Amino acid sequence: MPTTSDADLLRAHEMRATTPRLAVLSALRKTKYPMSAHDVAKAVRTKKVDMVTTYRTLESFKTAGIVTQVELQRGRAYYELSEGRKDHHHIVCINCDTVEDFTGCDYDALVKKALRQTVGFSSVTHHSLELFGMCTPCSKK
Amino acid sequence: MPTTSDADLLRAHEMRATTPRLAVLSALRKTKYPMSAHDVAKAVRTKKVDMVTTYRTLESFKTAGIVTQVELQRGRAYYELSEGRKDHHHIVCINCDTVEDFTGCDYDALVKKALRQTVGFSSVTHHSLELFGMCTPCSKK
DNA sequence: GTACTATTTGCAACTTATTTGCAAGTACAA
DNA sequence: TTGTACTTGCAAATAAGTTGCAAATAGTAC
Repeated sequence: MPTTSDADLLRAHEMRATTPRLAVLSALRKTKYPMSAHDVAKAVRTKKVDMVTTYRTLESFKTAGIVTQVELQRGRAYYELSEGRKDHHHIVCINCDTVEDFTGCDYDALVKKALRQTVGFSSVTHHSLELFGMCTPCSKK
Repeated sequence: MPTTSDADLLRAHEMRATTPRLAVLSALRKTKYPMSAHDVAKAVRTKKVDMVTTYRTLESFKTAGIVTQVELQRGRAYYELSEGRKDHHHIVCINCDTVEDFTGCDYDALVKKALRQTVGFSSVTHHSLELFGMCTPCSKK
């Protein structure tokens, strides 16, 4: 049974399956943790993909919902594949930048609670949740 | 009964009470929603505070815990006073940038849950949680 | 009040992150 | 195979944040 290819994934979002886009997808698949635009560009450099194309590709993937933007408070945007990562969050070491994942933010209850408190909002499309702290090795120093 | 002044607040964090710092504090107090460094700089421009000083001040306030950095996925950092804002979060309109607040992320339970799932972390110092969606006026368009 | 000193500020210049305009290249429907 | 709308690459621009250093100043000691 054939798995849906990345090309099909792109076409499902009405995007052409181009070399740069497939390269960016592949890079994101290979990496376990969120990547900055710079990280992605480095990974696709061998395929001669321009930095600007990387930015544009990540932006369009974000709009399409293929990637999720992650905020790590480092002054630049990070991205990871959305696929199979609903309720997927990060805990970040403020000392050495180590990242680990966790789940269980109780999204539905949270949204319900938030919408009950606000007066001007009626729907939530996505969310962002990160914890910051010290990893065990760093806290021993 | 005298309220603790901003100057005392600064000294409590071992920082000198300088004009630029007091101006930044005052600007943050006057504004209900998170401000970018640029917003703050604009607000303190009349006091002749340099942009660089604004950046440095916000950074030192953040380190001291006086302000909290907020991520609104707009490509720059936002700040708000930490004071009396524990468990304080935002819901942001992706169309018009309206921001409203909400509380109730159940922080302690969340941290406990996250630390149970991770292998390399032992403590959490702060967190970041934002919801993104459409405000009612925008969703009617 | 005056002097002292470590801290803080302002300015200029720099680095890093991201965006824009446009001509040339390419995926894919016909 | 061709046509065309969508994409890409390059150069250049803009935006966000940082650094070095000399001048200014808050807080302490007299």
